[in-house]
Amino acid sequence: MADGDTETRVTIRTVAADAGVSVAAVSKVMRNAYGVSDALRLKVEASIERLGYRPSVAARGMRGRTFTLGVLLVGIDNPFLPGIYQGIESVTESAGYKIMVGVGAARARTEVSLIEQMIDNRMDGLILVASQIAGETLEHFARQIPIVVVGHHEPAAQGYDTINNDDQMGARLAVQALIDRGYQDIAYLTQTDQDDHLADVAPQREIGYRTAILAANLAPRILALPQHGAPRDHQIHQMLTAPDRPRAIFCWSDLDAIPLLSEALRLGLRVPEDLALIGYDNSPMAGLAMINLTSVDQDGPRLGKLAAEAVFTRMNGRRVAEHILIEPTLIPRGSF
Amino acid sequence: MADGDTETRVTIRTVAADAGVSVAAVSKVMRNAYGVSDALRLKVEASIERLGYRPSVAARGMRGRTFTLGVLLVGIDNPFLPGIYQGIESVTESAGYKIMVGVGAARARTEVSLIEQMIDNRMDGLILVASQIAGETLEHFARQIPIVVVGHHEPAAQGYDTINNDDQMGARLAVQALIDRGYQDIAYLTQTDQDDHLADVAPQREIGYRTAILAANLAPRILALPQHGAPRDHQIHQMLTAPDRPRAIFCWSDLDAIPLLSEALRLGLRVPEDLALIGYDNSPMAGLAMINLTSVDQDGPRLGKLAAEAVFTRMNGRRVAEHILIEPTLIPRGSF
DNA sequence: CCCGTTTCGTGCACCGTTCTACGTAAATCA
DNA sequence: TGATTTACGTAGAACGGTGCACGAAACGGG
Repeated sequence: MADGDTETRVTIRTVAADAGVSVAAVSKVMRNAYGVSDALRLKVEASIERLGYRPSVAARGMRGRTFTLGVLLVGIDNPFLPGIYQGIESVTESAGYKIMVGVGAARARTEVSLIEQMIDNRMDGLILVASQIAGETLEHFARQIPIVVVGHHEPAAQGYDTINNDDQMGARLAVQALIDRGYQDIAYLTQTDQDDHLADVAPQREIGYRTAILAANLAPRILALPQHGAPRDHQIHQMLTAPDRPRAIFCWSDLDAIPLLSEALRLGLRVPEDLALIGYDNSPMAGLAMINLTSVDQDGPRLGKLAAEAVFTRMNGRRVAEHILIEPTLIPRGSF
Repeated sequence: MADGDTETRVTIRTVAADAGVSVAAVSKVMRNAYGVSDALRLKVEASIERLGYRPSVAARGMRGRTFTLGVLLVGIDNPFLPGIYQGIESVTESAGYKIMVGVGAARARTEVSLIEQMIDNRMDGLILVASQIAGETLEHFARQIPIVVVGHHEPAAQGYDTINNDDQMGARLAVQALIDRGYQDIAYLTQTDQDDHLADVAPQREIGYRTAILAANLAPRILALPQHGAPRDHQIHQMLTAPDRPRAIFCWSDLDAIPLLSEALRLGLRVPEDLALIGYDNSPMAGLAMINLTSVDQDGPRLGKLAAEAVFTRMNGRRVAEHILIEPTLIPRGSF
């Protein structure tokens, strides 16, 4: 135990003593609650300033609000998260709310434990980004804390809100663009599911893909990749060297499209002459000259902003669920 | 699970009542403190299991430990963070500690407020990654909470620890590799400073660059880029189209090397025939076939692991500062 | 001038833990 | 057997806030 720090913390009592008022009065000023005269407020604020007082979030959490939002991200390496985060931040900052981030490793168990941690830390609300947690588990947690989910489709959920881009539409945009350019042999590359519910974005995009392909009287064709590790690289290699390699691939995410592109170039394939490629998320990398990947943009900042706004209205008493779908756009580049 | 939906939270009292013991007894079991018989422990653990009890971190924080570590990251978009984070996580997980992440926008003011937030939330310790906060400010906070800093050189600091790769050495490795291949006109690309102290990694790498250049009787040449925005792209363009464009550039980070590479290719420059490039951080992207960027690797996971270990020993009473420097390695690829 | 309203400030009972100090029963020793 | 140690369990005071219930002024209308 590290002690020996004589720097004792400034508490609400210190402030009260310094200002010559009661503890309750200081608390009122902090929360700008009703029944505080200007004179009192001034006195207290002066003391707060002088002593550099900051309320303990932990103590606050025991009775009132913590003024902190929990944000759960799938990981830190995902290029579409920064946009969403920034969108959330833009809202919370002006509302005087703080953010605590939890990083789930895209494993449902880790994510559940992170949600519990957020609840235990008395966050006022929660935003889950691309969580893989099942709908009913979420309903369970939603009874304990306001929850908004981004990147997970659960349009019938009662207890929490969902904010998404229209993944089916995004997929149709991509596939249609390929069809318009004359491609016929178009495959969809998805991720091999761990817990995969229909609610995840990849299956949703698959639906959009199928719709567009079938509407054009073409044959759907589904490929899949595991998330990490050596088998993944191996499968990419095999996919590209197979005799029946598709002429065009729509990838569920840039996360897979870019390694695919990399391996294609390594194999001497020309893109798009030998292989056309479209990704999803329009990550910053996609725009680089040497990548130049056509991708579907889902406007992360807007998603984040909407999510933060939703969690605030829910915290303020809204009980009926909100399910928002925004329109994605195709960003055409040289890969098709 | 026979767990019905209880509206009220399961507290330590609920468990105590259910197990027919005192509150203190339950607390002892939770913290596996001294003086608990097997019979008692079993009874309590059964109740905990049955009721699904989880202690409130907020309440815990009021007296004892929260078993939570705060990790402050510069941003989420930085490709060298995932490695460090993973290293930290590997240690905390086995120690039964949780992590809360704060995302500073590389602005010192935001970062200070995040540190305060972590203290207010009663984290048991803090790891700052690539923070831009001045040394004396850190000393101030270090008196309130154990702090370990990664990616910031402050070898004389008393109150907190620093864990770094040897940035000067990394730079020398890169520059020497360029010299060995016969390049003479080698520039260093750094970031335009906002608050820049010598403690930041970019100035450290500049020292290494200068050392190696001067040792080879060459002339140092320093270029700089702002962090974001349109002026940045413009400056990259100008840098590459200038008549006196250097023959080789050592970039302080892949973060700048990759956009530079992108623009170079867009301008029709051949790499490395017209322009040689070496970056820093060996981010995952650097290994892609179409980027293929030589880069200095600083072994993020190891840095993270060391940082977590340091914060634990400090939490357990160590008072004397530790300053660790690990050796970086050059990962040669096609860009030079 | 009296009495009902406001307005403002305070005392105090929480919130859910931890942890010290203490009581009691069982075990060990002389 | 009585004295002393050891092991186990409990009561209750913190911790740093919030917010309800209450009382004392100040106000204002009849």
